[in-house]
Amino acid sequence: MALGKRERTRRDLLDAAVRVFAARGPGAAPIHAIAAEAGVANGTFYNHFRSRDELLEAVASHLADRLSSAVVASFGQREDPAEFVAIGIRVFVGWARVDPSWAWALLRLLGREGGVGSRLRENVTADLQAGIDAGRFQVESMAVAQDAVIGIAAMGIQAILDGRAAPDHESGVAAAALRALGVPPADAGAIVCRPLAEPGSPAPSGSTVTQPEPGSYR
Amino acid sequence: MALGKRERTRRDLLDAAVRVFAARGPGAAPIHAIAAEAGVANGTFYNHFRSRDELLEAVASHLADRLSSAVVASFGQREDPAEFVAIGIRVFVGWARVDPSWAWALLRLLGREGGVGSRLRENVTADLQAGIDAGRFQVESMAVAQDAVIGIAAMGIQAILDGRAAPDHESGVAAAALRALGVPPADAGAIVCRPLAEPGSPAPSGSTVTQPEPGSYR
Amino acid sequence: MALGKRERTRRDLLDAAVRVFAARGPGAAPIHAIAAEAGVANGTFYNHFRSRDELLEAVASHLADRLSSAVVASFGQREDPAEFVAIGIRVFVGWARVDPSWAWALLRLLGREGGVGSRLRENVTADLQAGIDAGRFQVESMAVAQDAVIGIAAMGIQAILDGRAAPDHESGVAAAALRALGVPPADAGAIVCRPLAEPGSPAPSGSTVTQPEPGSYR
Amino acid sequence: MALGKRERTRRDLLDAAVRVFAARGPGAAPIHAIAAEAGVANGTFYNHFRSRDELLEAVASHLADRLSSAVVASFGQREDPAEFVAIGIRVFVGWARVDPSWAWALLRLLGREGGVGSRLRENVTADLQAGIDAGRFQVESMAVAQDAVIGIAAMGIQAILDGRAAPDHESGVAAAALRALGVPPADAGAIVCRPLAEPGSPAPSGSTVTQPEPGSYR
DNA sequence: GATGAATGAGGATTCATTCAT
DNA sequence: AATGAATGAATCCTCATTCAT
Repeated sequence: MALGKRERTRRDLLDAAVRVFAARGPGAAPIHAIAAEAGVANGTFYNHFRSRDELLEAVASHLADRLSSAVVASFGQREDPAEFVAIGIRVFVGWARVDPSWAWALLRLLGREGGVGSRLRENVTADLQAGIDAGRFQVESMAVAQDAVIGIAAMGIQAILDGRAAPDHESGVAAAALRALGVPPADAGAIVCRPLAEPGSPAPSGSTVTQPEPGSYR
Repeated sequence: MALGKRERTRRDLLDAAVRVFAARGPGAAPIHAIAAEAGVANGTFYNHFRSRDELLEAVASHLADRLSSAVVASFGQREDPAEFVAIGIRVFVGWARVDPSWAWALLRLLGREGGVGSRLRENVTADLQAGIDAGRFQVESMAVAQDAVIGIAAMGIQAILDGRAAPDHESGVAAAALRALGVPPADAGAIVCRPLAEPGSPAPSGSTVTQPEPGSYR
Repeated sequence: MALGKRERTRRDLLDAAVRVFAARGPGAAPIHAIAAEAGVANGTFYNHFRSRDELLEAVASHLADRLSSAVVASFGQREDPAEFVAIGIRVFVGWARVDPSWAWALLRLLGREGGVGSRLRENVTADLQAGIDAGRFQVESMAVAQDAVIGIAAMGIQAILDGRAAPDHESGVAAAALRALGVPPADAGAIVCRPLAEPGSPAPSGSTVTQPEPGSYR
Repeated sequence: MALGKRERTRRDLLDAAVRVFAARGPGAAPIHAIAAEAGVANGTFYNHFRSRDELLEAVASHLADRLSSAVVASFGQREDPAEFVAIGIRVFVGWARVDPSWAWALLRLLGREGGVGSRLRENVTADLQAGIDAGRFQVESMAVAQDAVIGIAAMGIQAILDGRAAPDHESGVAAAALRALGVPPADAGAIVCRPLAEPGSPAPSGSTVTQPEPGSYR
């Protein structure tokens, strides 16, 4: 599947943006740094994105898409909504080990207005609703359920990136989320131990970006 | 407790910074905007803070201090660690209604390197440890417990700020956090219904800052 | 008279340039806008013009040529130099109604260093000299005569483009120019009332270019 | 009359802008060139003008004001509207010799949308109307009268700047304008010979700006 | 201390031009 | 000839910081 030159460059820029966002945060990622990381000239960026903001959106979409397909790929044939949610969280959080750049970028984008937060919420809502309808989840409201799942998962990723996490952190985090949804602790513990389907290889992107010096601007 | 003029100006600047951070994010808060919001001249800022970064740190401390004292003030005389945690979350999250500026600023700062995140984790650790030791909490690890409590609380605040939250959202969120910690759902539901001690009035800061236009830079 | 494909594309680019100059001024007419208006790709431009400056010159020539031939076509068989000048001005100024794009482009180019101004001066000089030699014009100097004719005509076009002009503005303007040249007011009034020969249709160029926003750069 | 530092710098920038506009045209005057000509840093410009466009407007006003007061200062005690107009033109056009920078800037600004053109028209209208009412001027319309006066004057300035003008060019031009307005040639000739009142010294601004190389940017 | 003008490095964006296809 | 992606210099503008008053 050879990409056209144009598509290829766009993809390079997107990947570079993810790496730079991860290393320095989206607020401190000058266009020229992204272009350099992608190995193209400054102006080339603007052949592909109308502005900085358009890039942010594109990265968010890109991120969400990759994540969704990875999660979906791991689903296999299951029936229990709790299992769906558990798998989603495990894959989602575990990815932080496989590709820290993407995880950093995701977290950094999560704090912003734009779409990542709401896309995540959308993606998770159907499964939560199914679980509530089936009586599997007992929560005060959909909003509380969303907050629990997304909040725990996000902090779980953070913990892995910070190096505070045990090797099976994603399982613990998934279990905590299930408990928060009202699944009995014993069930939760059992569910998060089942093996995952093998996902496709997620093409980790090697970064050449250096971490910012502590006192750096913004 | 009359502050000296110097202290007073410093305080004005901190308050102003919180309002501007809340409105536009710390990345898009120029010094001159903060000085203007505080009603002082541009250069005055540098009589009180050595640099922009020093201000960020000071704001983070300020934020964490106010939050801690508010939470502590609400504790009263309780014994159950679960109740401590529940109260902390309810006060913490509920504050987003009382003073959205502070809440926004807190969330915005939470996504950054600096200390807010770790200070928060420090503050909850003792209570969590007590609960674990007492057998009240059943969690895979301290890291998981921290992630659950802080992640759920942060998203709960976000939900309130986004207007997605029901009037008793903080209770639901607190209950979810307790369940995540392994507290039986029935207990969790009961604990989060107990009344809070009356906290001192937290001096809501009236903002004159306008929200940034949607597509604005950063 | 079928043009070769090459000539045809060049002509398309010239026409497009006139339209874009008219809409936005030559200073704010990027090559890519001209190419787009002409319906060709960016790089095609450079198969026909060595540089942006070469285009400016070509447009100026093009403009002056079309104008001259239109004016000449309206002369018919006259003898009085005053009549020549009057016809020239009337056709010249009246053209602003028929094809405002060309008129705008002309005025915009008139303010620049390049050749349009001097070509215009050359074109009128012969007629003015004939009138002076014949004693029909009484002016202080050739320079004054040129200034009067070209200055009045240019402002007359501007007035039409601005919508400040009455339907017979070109006649009034021509009469004023004749008076400035020393032709008695009664003669001037009579001369500018004589009918013009029918000029060939000047191929009005329909523009798809949008006017620039008021505060736009340049 | 010591100006405050702020006013002083603003004035410096305005003067510098006039010189740079004169030398290279307003379209080819980068902010940094203006700042450098004014002897201040790049950013200082923006302490005084919000944008490039704001500067253009300010220069136009500045120009129009200086011109108006110079013209008014030369009026002395006259009664004939024709004399008013003649004096105005002579001073206006003659100024191109005294201060070519300002004249260039004026012409360059005249071709643009903004206010100089209309301000000029406004300034001249009252005198023209008086002349028409008094039966001194016989013109087809006010628009024609305005076009004649302003068009001839502008081209007269151009001629002086181009070095095409005789030493008494402004008188010839003024006479032509009067004739265009319907004043008998003999009267016109007489009127433009009367001496002017002595205007205040117009502070010629010495330029250090070099003329642009022929093929220079835009 | 407070002030606010000045500074200048830094970052976004545009656009004429080149060149491989 | 045409295409359109890539280039990078040029330009506008912002903003943290300094400093004379």
